[in-house]
Amino acid sequence: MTAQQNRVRSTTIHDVAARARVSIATVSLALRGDPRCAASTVTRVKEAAIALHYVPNHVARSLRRSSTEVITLVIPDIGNPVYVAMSKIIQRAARDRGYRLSLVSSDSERGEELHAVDGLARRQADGLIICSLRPDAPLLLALETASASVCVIGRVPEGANVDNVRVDSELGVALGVAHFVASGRTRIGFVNGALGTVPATARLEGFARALEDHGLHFRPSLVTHDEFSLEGGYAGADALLERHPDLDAIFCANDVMAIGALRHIRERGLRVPEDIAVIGMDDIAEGRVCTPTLTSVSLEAERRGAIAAQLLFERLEHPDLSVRRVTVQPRLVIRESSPEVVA
Amino acid sequence: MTAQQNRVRSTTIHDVAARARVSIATVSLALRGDPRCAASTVTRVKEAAIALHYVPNHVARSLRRSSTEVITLVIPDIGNPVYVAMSKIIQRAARDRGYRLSLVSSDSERGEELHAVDGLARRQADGLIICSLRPDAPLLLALETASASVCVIGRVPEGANVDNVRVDSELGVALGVAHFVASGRTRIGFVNGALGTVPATARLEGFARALEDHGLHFRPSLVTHDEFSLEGGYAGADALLERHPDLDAIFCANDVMAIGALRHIRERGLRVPEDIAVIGMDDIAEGRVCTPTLTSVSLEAERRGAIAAQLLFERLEHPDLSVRRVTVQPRLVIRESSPEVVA
DNA sequence: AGAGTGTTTTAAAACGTTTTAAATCTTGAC
DNA sequence: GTCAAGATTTAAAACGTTTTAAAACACTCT
Repeated sequence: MTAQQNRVRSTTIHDVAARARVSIATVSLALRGDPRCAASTVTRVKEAAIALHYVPNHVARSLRRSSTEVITLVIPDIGNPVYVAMSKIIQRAARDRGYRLSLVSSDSERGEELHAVDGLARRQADGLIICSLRPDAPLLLALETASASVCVIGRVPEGANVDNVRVDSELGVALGVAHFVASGRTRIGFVNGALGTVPATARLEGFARALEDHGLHFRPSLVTHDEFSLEGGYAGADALLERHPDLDAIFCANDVMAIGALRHIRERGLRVPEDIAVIGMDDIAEGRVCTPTLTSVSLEAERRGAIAAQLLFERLEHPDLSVRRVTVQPRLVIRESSPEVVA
Repeated sequence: MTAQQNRVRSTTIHDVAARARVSIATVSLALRGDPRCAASTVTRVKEAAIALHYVPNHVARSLRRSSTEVITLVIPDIGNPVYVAMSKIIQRAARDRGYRLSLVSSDSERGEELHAVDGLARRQADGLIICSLRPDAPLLLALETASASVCVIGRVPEGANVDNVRVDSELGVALGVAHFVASGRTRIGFVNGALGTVPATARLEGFARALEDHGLHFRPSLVTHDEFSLEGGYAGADALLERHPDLDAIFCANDVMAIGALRHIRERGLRVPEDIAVIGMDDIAEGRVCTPTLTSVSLEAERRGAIAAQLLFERLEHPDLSVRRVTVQPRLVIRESSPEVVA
């Protein structure tokens, strides 16, 4: 059994040209169906190309055209279904426009994010969509001065010079809290994500304000911070219930954490929603099938992804567009873990 | 607020050369730390490069070197945690060797898989690792005649001319069935994955043989086929229990399906493991935290990924290696859904 | 001063395309 | 026959690197 045959110089446009007895320019035109090419030559060239198994070298084409037809998507965590859903939408949008998607899971490693941005300067991609939990100054600077089109999913500071699609997550938290209150829950805790991330900050802000708005007293002890993960949610619920065993509702900063929290609550021997109501954020598919099914604030991940793709491709075509900012509204999806109030 | 400044010709090695008053050859050598370059020139060149924000054009480099330092990984479904885990390992292996990983989720679309293989001919990647549920003749042919290094994760026909890492999944099923039998279960059903996929075929084979080996009678009605997904597992368990309400054990073709099955069983008002024991395959992280925790046959996804990466990089360095085939052994991980036998 | 020996630098040729502007070929009309 | 006008084809430049072989330089030793 012999090996795959590598190292053989692959057939180029020159080989095709020689076989079809035309110049390489003609081959190039013919293969791309340029109308100036005579029909007879087109078929002759195509036959030659097929006979020789010719495949255009995309690297050479990229160099010449200075466009790779690749866009990069950076997400925080490929283990979180919400980002997977977002990726799929964006991948489809890219493919529909003839672009390939290069997917990077940064796992919150700063280096990965910056490296992806550098990829633009290196001309490895024509554009970048990035969803970062910590878009801090260095990253933002890199994005603003990037040498190609960029779109950020998630909040960036006012005045930041990049296209941006965000969601009003304070409002999202408020929707959840309002629902708790409407169903008679007043002892509400918050299992938040990692301290220092932009989403966690916004959600905390929203939580505190929502409590006050309903005449409830906000105290820091009502909040725990941990990773945006199953384990983080589990640990957060644990810590929260240690401090406040009398809680009757827990809001979680995302669904993955909420599922972790559900699990912890059950292990404590408490029932959801009878003893404690739970609401998550993101409205991931898993929330529709876990037990109990999860009430959640949809942050419209798919829609944000689609919009980001739209913005990016618009800028790819018109690099001189002024900076755009789109805000999406969250939406409460009621399921078993915090059911509709029975009148 | 003005737009990002695209379209400006980016600075090239020529600009750096001009500023440092050397030739472009010297710049190239200096920046890559070639020892023939005088130390003084190196610093001069580097200063110039920094001053001009020079970043080498990776496309041009790839063209000249005819190597992109990218490898492609094709997985069947990015929504399945087992492939995410596999990807992460491979991504790390790639990065450690200075390669970038381009991840493609084929979602079992034939076109995506073939397109990824074509990417090799187009010189978009230096190598390919592919994990396919249906490696049929056209795909295999494409892989065998690919113009660059390839490694397949999952079974390929005997004599296939590609590097291959596989797992003995028949044995895996046998481990599960043996464990059921040892804990006194004899009415065993099988929630299998999509008919016609290679894994489903192998697992069915393993299931039938394992039953016979324990003197149990195999009947086709003991098996359901559905997508390798949560919903598939849910529907499969439903169909199975409709047909055989007296089952006391269900083997599932993967963990995601098993979690779907758990959910269905609970909704039926049956208890796991008291009424029905459940075993899955893959040993995904979720299985450690669902309720009850999931007994599972690990198919060593991470190890297979690591080995595949190893094989691929070896072939990248030595294209003339003969074809290699590695088989990994499965391993039973016992948890609550089918507990250890109490003696 | 010239030869010999390292050490640095560089000109030029790739790499495989696309694209532009010019060259060549057809036609039909005169 | 010649010309103009289209229709087709092509030579050559460009894209931004790396690499090779040769050139240039700086020494030390006769």
